Amino acid sequence: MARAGVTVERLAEAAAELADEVGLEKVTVSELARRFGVKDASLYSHIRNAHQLRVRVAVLALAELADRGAAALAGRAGKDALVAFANAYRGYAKEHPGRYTAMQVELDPETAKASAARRHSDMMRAILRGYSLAEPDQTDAVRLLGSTFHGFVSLEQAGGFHHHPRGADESWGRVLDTLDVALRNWPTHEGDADASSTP
Amino acid sequence: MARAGVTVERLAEAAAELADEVGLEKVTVSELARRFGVKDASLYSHIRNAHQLRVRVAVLALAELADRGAAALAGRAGKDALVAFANAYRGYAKEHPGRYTAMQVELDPETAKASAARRHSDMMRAILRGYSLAEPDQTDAVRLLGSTFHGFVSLEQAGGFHHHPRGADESWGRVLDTLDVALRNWPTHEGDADASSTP
DNA sequence: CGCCTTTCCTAGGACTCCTAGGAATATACA
DNA sequence: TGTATATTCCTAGGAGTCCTAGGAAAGGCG
Repeated sequence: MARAGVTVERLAEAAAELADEVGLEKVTVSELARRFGVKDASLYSHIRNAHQLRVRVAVLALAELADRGAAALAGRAGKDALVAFANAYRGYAKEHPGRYTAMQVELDPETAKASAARRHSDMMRAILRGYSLAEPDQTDAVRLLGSTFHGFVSLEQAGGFHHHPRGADESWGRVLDTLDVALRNWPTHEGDADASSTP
Repeated sequence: MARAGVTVERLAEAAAELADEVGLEKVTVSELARRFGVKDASLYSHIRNAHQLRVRVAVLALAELADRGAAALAGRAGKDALVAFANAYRGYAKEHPGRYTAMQVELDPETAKASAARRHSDMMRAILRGYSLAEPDQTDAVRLLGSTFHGFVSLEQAGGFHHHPRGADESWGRVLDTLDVALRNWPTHEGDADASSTP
């Protein structure tokens, strides 16, 4: 009998596909072994435990999404870049819900440093070049972008927008418009720094 | 031998405390039974299954957080209301990480309708009265607020802000400033509607 | 006091995670 | 080519969780 040809890479890839199909919490060592035609105990020469399996999915997803983000960003600047990147982010989450969920697991510091997490914040900083923000505002803006993207996608995935006629796509477009305006009118120092409104 | 006095309410409360202590994924029927001094099989006269246990924690948390939000909102308007509500939200998540995580599980439509989820969006709409937005902009703005709050808290909880000197509190304050400015300068119609920047 | 409902029990099956130790297969090197 | 070594995969089994079935004790009610 030939060997099944299990490698860590193929394992992570299969786990990611499984996660997209049935949800991350159903990504189990046993089920994965079943898909490779192998006994579950055999997988423990490749992975430490079930948790590490999910971590590998997270790392895989971070890298994939970073690639998509980079492709979306290429040749764009300003609001164009912002929208393209945001759509890449949301599109990936729609296409790969399990991988996206996996991205939310907390990585230990070493794994986090070896992951593509840094590329993500670097790309957001690249977007912000179109808005000329100095530190520490740049860091704050990166966190605003990350929070808004992740928050929207997360709520959408949890079905939070289903119970209302207004479509999620329209809201998403409006949120991006608003982010663009907010970044251009970034509050300069303490409190308010703008005109209009509040009679 | 007297009975243990298990009720659905005490069960949900204990599950919520357990979730805050050890994380939602470790909230198990067996562990809960152990804490009540009862065999695990005994709990199935009170709950349908393990998943429903987590759903009950979610419903409990939604109600608690709605109460806090309402208290924070009382007597405030405009940016004051925005900041107070946002801080209530973030504070609850910090205080009750397990409950907060539970809030993210997807509820079936009936449960969702019976939950305090509606109160949450109502309160956000109340905040927006200080910014005079008509539909559908109001719905979009509610989604922006929800996304930003949840996204920030979620990333913070996942340790996403630890690897940078800039404190999360400062960024949070800045994010709220920015939201306030964004709501006051809400982009009126198609695309841009503002001055400044983009040379 | 006897009846009925609810709560809790024992028993057990199915599944997952993971370890230990051994067998089979591929690879490297003489 | 043949043999040593490393890796992959196996069987066996323990521990833990989820959940069902059916029965026994505890409390409430006529």
